[in-house]
Amino acid sequence: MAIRPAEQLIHKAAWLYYAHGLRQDEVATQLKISRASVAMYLRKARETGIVNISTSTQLFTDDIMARRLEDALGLDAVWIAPENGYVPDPSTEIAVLAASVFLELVKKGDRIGVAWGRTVYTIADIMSYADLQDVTVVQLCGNLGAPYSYRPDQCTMEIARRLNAKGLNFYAPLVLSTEELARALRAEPVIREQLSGIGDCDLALYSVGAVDAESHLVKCGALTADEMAALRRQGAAGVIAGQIIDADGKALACSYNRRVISAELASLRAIARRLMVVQEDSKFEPLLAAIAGGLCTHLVVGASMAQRLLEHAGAATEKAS
Amino acid sequence: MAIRPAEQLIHKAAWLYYAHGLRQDEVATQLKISRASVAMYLRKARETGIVNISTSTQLFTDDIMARRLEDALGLDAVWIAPENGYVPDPSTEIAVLAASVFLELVKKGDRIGVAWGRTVYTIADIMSYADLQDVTVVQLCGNLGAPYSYRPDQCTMEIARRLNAKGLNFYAPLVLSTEELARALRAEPVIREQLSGIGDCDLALYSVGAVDAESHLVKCGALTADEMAALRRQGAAGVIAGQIIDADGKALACSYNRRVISAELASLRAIARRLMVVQEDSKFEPLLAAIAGGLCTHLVVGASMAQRLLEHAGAATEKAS
DNA sequence: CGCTCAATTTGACTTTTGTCGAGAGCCGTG
DNA sequence: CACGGCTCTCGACAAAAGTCAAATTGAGCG
Repeated sequence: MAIRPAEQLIHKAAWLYYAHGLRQDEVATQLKISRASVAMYLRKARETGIVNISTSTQLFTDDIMARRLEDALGLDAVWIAPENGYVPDPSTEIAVLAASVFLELVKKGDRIGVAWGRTVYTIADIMSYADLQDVTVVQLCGNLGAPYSYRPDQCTMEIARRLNAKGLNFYAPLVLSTEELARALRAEPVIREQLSGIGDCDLALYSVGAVDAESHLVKCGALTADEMAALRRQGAAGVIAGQIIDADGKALACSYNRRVISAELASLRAIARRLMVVQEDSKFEPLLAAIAGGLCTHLVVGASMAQRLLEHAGAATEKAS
Repeated sequence: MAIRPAEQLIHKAAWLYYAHGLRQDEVATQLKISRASVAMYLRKARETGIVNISTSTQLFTDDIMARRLEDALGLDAVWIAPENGYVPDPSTEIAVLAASVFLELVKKGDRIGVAWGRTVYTIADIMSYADLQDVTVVQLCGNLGAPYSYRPDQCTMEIARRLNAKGLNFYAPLVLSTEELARALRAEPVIREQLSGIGDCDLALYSVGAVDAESHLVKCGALTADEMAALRRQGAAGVIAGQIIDADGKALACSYNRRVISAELASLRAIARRLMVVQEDSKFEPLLAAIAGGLCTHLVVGASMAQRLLEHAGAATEKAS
């Protein structure tokens, strides 16, 4: 991993500018290049993670509602993205926040499990670059051969690329047509190793999917809308890493789940920090299910979702007392 | 630790500017304040660690000499500050580098031991601010009531302040007049707790002192120049956290050491990451002693010192073979 | 050896940011 | 309640950074 001569200059420019606080023209003089080049090198330095600029996300955890949610739901930390806000584009706010939170939670040497979905891909897409060479990003579930840009392997790879980390992908269909084949494939060394390595992760990033016709599982052809509706009647409450969970956050006993190649929920729960990000308000029930199942320790949601969760929790404790 | 209303604005401005990439005038519009105020808030955000800008120090580890030194000395990582350099002020370069390396090595939740000396204080002084609330900085050794600005408690506190961390000081003289009193004081609960907590640190920061009349121990009156010279004849090779070590990096068996209130060398060695920073070329022998005693795992030195260390190591292995 | 093509570098221009002193608001005090 | 002293805020100017098209370099190739 020796530095290439071109990168050498980027490093030097970044060092003089950011660590020593020289002006761009001073850097230019020192390095005997033009100031315009310095400006360009500095941009590259920021883009490649040689220079890291991070903003504290305290603003969003350090808030009464967030604190109450933590207590009510028994989570380690909750971040609430304001929606009324002073933010120009509220729709990306959750993703921007989630990306910052994610980077704040990553430690050197971590092994990170990443699932798949529009939310995760959006986060990957706006995440800033970092220099975390000893980090490994592993894919949590199999692929669906759909024309979407947010395939599991893409999410994993994109995040790995942004962090300058190693990406560990595996190529298997998310869901197979028979349980037998799924079992056989899971027993394959390449796949088995990947799946068994998931419990060793230090951090997980995922969202939760809804059980409806809009689900990626339907859109990508893993299930038909009718099958989805049937599962719903059987008690399906949400989708996590490609698997169907019931209202208690347990894997639903159904043929589909048995045909899936993905991280077992027990492995996910074995991961110390589980960051769940939910963008859509419509995912209230799926989120409740995921929380009930202990599938998240850290949560990023919007203000209205936070409100609903809090009301729900309040009602629950009231009923109990 | 609720955010005060004034800080609220700083956070918001920083978030919009750094996380969302808005321009200052856009931020000003959103927050309904003037752009000048935004600029001021952003400066405060940087100064208080709400926003963190860090530069990779790869440039200085990723270098043939640094790699060879790591191998030769069996260290985890070595950083070499160039002296010929493109840097405007070479004298602060080592400290700037050390501060960056230090910040790179700190993890959330760490307990950090800090010793004392001009080098450490210089590092503290130029270190940028960070937002590490769950970090604790503990003082490794007792105080000397000297009029210097780099008293142990000052070094500890300043670093704690910069990191927004908790500082854990203890107030005892570094050295007492009798061994008996030192023993009694070490047995005091306040002191004992502090000293026994040192082994639990995750990271240590210190330099090494020379055994000569220029030593702080002499300047601060802990020892006279004559006593120092005598210790030198007895085999003293360096000073670490206020204690005298011999050429093997072991605590020298002398009255002075028995009268000192400081971290035991064994406790220091129990710390996983031990960052040693040496600025002066004259500290070659003390540094060799410290390395021999396994008192550092991570090392920051200047190029000429690195050169000498490498030559020394080369000569040693040659003689061995 | 000279040509092309792509990547890099630069100077000149525009936009964005930093700064400073003036003024406004705010408190405790006499 | 008027008065200093204090901090906070703003407008205007100066300084610094970003950008872009043109120029230069350098590598690959016929």
